Amino acid sequence: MRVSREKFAENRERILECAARLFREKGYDGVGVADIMQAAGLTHGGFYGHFASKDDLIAQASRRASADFLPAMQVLARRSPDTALDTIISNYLAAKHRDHPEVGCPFAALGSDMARQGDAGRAAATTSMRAQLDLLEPLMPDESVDDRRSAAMATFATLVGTLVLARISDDPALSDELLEAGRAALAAKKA
Amino acid sequence: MRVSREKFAENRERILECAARLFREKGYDGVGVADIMQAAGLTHGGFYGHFASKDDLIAQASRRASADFLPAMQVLARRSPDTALDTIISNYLAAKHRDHPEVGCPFAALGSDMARQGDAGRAAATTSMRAQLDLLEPLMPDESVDDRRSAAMATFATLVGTLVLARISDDPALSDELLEAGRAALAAKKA
DNA sequence: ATTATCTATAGATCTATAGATAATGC
DNA sequence: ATTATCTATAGATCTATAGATAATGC
Repeated sequence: MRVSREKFAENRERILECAARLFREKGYDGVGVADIMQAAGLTHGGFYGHFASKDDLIAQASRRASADFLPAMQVLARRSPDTALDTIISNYLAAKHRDHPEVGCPFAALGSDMARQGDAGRAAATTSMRAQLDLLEPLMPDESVDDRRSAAMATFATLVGTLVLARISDDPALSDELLEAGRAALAAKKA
Repeated sequence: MRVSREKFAENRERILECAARLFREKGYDGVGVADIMQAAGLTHGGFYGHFASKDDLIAQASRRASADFLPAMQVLARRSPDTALDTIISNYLAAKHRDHPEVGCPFAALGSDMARQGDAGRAAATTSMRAQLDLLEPLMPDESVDDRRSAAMATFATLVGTLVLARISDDPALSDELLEAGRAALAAKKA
């Protein structure tokens, strides 16, 4: 059965949202096209009317995951300009974020997989990374723009690396320790 | 044809080494049992005489990858006790390491994949992570053991996160900038 | 006689496509 | 008439196993 043009656009959005969520939860190779379409309430044959291939979806879902995650960071940054950086750090390095990769930072959830993607996927990820760094840069305490940019990169790397390690640990105590160590290191740098 | 008991042990070692290398290069799902056996010069049917399953191999290859990578770090740490930490940082955050994940740090190459592994894989990865942190802890400049442990965790997280981001970037200039920012942040912390 | 490896294949899964179906929109 | 979705399937790939083969080691 055919649906209206409006419904078609809605379906496409739902496929993207399900993909962005499932990829972060199970990895690019851990989810099939059929799984994503089923999550979106469609049959898998219809997928190719919306996307050229799974790789095409991966690139677009990367953008979508960042488009969902970045605004959450931005809201935190704007709510309280003075303590914006601290708020972002404590929310990023929180047990809640660690335990819900499916709605969290795509770089922590898929970082090492992104590095192995093809051209389209890498390009989409790089654009998202730049957007994330642009968000952090003005929050850095350093005086020169160059120093702030460098500090934003190191800060983001520490956030991503800490969350990845905290998710690997099967010992909850070590995992909590890692989050705490990340928060302490990033707070100390400011002072 | 059958081989001697000695040759059997040699073959097992070679399978592990090929797996540890290929997994870091292409990810756990990017390499099949047949690919690994072919790289080891064997047919894929013989695999199950050496390992119970691919998951079993993944756990053991994780250990092997760390067992190959850790000594390299240890050599650097011992060669020059005074500048051990700086040497490790500059070698870890080097273009050479970024461009050769197949022989590099398993956490940077497979971090987000490890977080999605089953019990055996997570346990093996956690043990390796503890070994890595134990190596870094005594090199930290802090006075108390607790502070050094916390600093070692944050340092390792920054190393891993920086290398992951540097490998994602399809812009070589941004990738180099990320490595430089990581080195600068970790050097500054010591001072 | 034992056993490490090889050949061949079962069974499952996954991407992608072809053709049918049925609702939209001119 | 057009087109979004569905049904069905081709073709490829992957894990795991069964049985054959051939060299080891008692």
